[in-house]
Amino acid sequence: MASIIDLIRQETKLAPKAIDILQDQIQVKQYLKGTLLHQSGYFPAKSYFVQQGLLRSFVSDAKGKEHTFMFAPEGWIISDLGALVFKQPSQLTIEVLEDAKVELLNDDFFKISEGMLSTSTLNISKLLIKRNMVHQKRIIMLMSATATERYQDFITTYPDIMQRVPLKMIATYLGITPEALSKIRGEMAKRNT
Amino acid sequence: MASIIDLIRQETKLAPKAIDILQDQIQVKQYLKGTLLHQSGYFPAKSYFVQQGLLRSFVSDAKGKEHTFMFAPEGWIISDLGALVFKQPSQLTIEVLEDAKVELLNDDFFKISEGMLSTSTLNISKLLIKRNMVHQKRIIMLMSATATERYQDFITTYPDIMQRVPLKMIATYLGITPEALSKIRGEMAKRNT
DNA sequence: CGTGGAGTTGAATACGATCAACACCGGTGG
DNA sequence: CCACCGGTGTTGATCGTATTCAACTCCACG
Repeated sequence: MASIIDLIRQETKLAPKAIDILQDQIQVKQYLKGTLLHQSGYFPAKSYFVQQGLLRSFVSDAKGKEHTFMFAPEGWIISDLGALVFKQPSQLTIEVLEDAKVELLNDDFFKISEGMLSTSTLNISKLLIKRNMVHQKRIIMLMSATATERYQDFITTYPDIMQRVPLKMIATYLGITPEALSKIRGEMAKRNT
Repeated sequence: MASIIDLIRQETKLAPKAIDILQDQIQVKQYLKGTLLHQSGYFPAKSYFVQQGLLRSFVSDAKGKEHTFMFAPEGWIISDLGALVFKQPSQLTIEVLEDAKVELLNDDFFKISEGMLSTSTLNISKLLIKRNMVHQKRIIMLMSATATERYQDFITTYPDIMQRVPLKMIATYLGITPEALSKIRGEMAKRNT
């Protein structure tokens, strides 16, 4: 999964020529840890497909606390897609957590790929629907599960990310404070002694 | 917005003939309040476009508590789309809250409409992206806002639904208990005296 | 009339937030 | 090489918010 082109190739049966056209839309850039690719409040210009490294998107609330919306390791697309497509200022800020190589996808990329994929039974919608499923699960978890349960689910669902991001960021993804997560971990360690 | 066809017509420039083909895929049915159109754990067969009435989708947790995932008044589509498209048992149960007239859309409907809409710059993806935006906001609210703030947001965002569903269901949408919502309302009433 | 669901209210409890202190590195510079 | 530092994570005490459980009112509906 070195490029989003691979993702599209894998899900569809595009002619090589069509693929070339998409290929031309893609711009690859490298960023250092700590870089903000996009800031909340501005109109987003791109989506980002992660070739290497790790990114996250987050919001800052009125009290200055950050809440992680998603993590994006290799092979993931990260953006405020709604804001991009509907020309709105985005809520999300996108930050590089590990030095990264990303493909920049502009609005046109999606329009073009949608047109092309018409002959295929699979297309960009499937990616959107998958993301929908993730959101659905997350909403349900936030409403119905305790912090401990959400943490346990995170561990099993994203074991790789566990290894790569500081716990305090995972806490902001789970919707709790770093201190609360620490105590949950303490409790869990006790139980398994 | 009497039919999903209107929605498609509004967002696209399909030929009348193409529209007829879609039209044929649609089946209209009426259901009484209390009917379960789909039950959690089963493979969903349809999505539902609401012509009249009001539906909701929800999950039941281990303790038997219900958590409302979404409300769907006139003009909305409700389903566990991910489960439908990816042939998985769904998490959601879909319930009729007000006697309803709905259009049944099967999996093929989406495939066909995707193919057709290729010539248009707008298509089913936009609907998905809009839904994505709603989810994004909801996740952020659940993580960062207090129950009171979420309730106030609900009132302003969905004033119509406020009038139509019992408070206890709104509570399960907000991720709190009916008692907690009642107390929040009590507090708010006091403040505005 | 009753009966049951919806909504409110209160008391006790549980869970996570907040605030503060401290241990534990992994640099960086003297 | 070591002292110092900032960031990360842990732990404890206290506070606040929502849950739980229970009682009670108010209607709509039989």
